[in-house]
Amino acid sequence: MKIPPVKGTRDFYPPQMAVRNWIIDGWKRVSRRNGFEEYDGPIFEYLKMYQVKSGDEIVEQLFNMTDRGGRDLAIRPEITPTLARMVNQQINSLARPIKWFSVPRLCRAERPQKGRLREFFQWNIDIIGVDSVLADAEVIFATVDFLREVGLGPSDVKVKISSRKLLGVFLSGIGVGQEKLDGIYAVLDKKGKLPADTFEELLKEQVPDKDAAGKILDFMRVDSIPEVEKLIEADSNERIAWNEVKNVLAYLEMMGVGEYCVYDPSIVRGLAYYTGIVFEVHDIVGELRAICGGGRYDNLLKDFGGPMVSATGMGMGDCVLEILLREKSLLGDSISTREIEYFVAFADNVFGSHVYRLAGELRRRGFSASFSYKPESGLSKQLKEASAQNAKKCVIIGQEFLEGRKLVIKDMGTSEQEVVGYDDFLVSLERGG
RNA sequence: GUGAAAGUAGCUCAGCUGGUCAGAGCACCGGAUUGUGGAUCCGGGGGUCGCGGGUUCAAAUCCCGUCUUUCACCCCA
Repeated sequence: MKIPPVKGTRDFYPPQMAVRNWIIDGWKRVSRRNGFEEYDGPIFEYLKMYQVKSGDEIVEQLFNMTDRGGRDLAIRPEITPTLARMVNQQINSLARPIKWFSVPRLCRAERPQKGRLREFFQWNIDIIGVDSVLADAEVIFATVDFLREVGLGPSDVKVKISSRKLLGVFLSGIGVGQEKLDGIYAVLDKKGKLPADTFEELLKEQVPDKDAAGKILDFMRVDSIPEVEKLIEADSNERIAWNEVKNVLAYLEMMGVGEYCVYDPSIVRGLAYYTGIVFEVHDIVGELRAICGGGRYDNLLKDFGGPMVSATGMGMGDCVLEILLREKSLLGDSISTREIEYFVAFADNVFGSHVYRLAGELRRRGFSASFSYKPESGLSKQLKEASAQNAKKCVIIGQEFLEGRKLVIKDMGTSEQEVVGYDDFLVSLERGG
């Protein structure tokens, strides 16, 4: 019986695994150099954990199960609730700021489509316990730090920054009731994703008042900083929220990634829990869904039964990122799946025992080494195997060994070879080369 | 969850108005090559044509169902 892979999952054969590791290694390296510590949690949690923040529709997109004790569990679709739970549990003993990162494997029972599978990896970074927008800037910087490192420049991707707080006080200011905010956020979030007239109709459903709807459209349209400046009154709540946006942009400019970043009022983010700065990274062409998104969520720890501690963070999935990297030819096919430093070959199989002995010596010293499993192979075949295994050098044991205990070291890149004494070779290894 | 398109060898695909239609290239394995790899040439293995049912004398080919993939919608943590 042939059993196919499950819908929306991926098999990682060595070449794909190399790509996955390349991406994840980059995420981890950048996290660490930005001062984040790694954490992880269980891959399943109580189902309830994911019902706190969101409604039952979310639960439909969860893989859930009941264990033999009758507990309702779910495979994690995101790691932020786990983070909140873990931080809450030790909130009094954790040194602030808490800067944590994780690369969890997540599952969502959605219908797969471009850039979206049912099992994926997501880089998460969060800073907890810092009210200042410096933390938001740090999160965005680390995000850009990674994108820059993998070769995505300001002409490839844009960080679009906005503020849920600014939008909130603006909407309140024009008379929108608090209870309508979430509905409006959901519509505004679609601004860039829908044709202009469709969007305006949706907006009218939420905001029947033509005057107010017009003001909202104006607000969403103005993305030039001097223009926004003119619209915002001094000493208002709007001014406070707007200054946060300006400060984030200023910090990012100082940190040297200003080129990547713009204010974009159309960034809203779908979910209700954002409370301040929000941002998304998009490809310039705009063909793909968001590469990543994040923002400030000051109420989350409290919502999960903890104290009121501010937090800001970012999540980046591997699927869209990989598509973009491929489109930009930044992945290459050259990510190697195997690193062999020395392939040990014999010119005549009477030297076989020396081959195995030397390979063992090499490995004991921490070098990667391999050899042919076919004692009847000629040297030609063995060199072919060495090439296939991507070996950097070949050590050939032949007549020279019999005559003067010497080895032939062949560089597989340049084809140059030299004859060295067996013991000298081992000594040179100790020196690291 | 809704809609559309597609599924033939490990991969990319040809064949598809039913009747040598089970094929090509690449990949893989072996040989040419008993002390020198990547190239070239030659040879080989590998597919119940996604699966199930139907129509027919005859189905990879037509019809239905199903699964999977892709794309769009819903949703986006």
